[in-house]
Amino acid sequence: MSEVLLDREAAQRYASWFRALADPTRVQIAELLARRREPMSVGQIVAAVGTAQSTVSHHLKILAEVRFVLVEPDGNANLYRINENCLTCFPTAADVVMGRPVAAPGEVPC
Amino acid sequence: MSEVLLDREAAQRYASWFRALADPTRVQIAELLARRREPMSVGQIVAAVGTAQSTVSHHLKILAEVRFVLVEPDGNANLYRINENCLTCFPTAADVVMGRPVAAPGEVPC
DNA sequence: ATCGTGTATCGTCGATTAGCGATGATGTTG
DNA sequence: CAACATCATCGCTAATCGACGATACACGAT
Repeated sequence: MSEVLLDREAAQRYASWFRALADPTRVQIAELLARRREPMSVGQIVAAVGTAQSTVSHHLKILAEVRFVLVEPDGNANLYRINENCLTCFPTAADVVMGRPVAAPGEVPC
Repeated sequence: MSEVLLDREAAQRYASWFRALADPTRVQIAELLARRREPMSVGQIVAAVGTAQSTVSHHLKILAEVRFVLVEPDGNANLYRINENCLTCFPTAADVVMGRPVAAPGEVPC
């Protein structure tokens, strides 16, 4: 019984989410995609954040690996958009780490 | 004038918070301290997480640098406790990055 | 087929990180 | 005083990271 600690598996999942946002450029990209809910091309994001194209592509890959953003090929340009599930499920993770009891214990929507 | 992007300063502050929780051991420590709202000694935390004492001390330093946890010397043992401000202010950061409009624009409690 | 555009990937650099044992600093207790 | 307990700090290693330019790939248009 006495589970004094968050189980390692959940801790690792949450840590991977936080690590995906552990860089200011990725925070800007995520916030940009989250506010503008429509898909954006890499070129648009590059123009917005002002770092090199290869670097932005790298950051988008990291954000996509944890499924914060979703990729959708559109002809030549690839489009990235925020994963709507994360809009609620990521702040919930922050709540859990801060000791807030999670409302529905059955879920893992992401 | 159309600020399409979260300003770099805020992005860096949020990224530093997320980076502090970008490790599963630190997630466990933070969640442990957040649930048990009372101060804990390093030895107690070491016993709970099961990694080396020097490693736990290192993680606590990282958590203290962003003021997620507060230090309080108590005789021989040093006591660590969660920063109560972060209980609300960190989930709020997660909301902001996920595009939620921040309620009170006057802020920065941490 | 050839060009041009838009992205992803590669290779590399310097910097940072998690982890550990060993050592050092500081305060408590006999 | 001397022994002890508690914790921080010091190397050290292996791994990861952010950033960039250069290159490769995929596709629409000519």
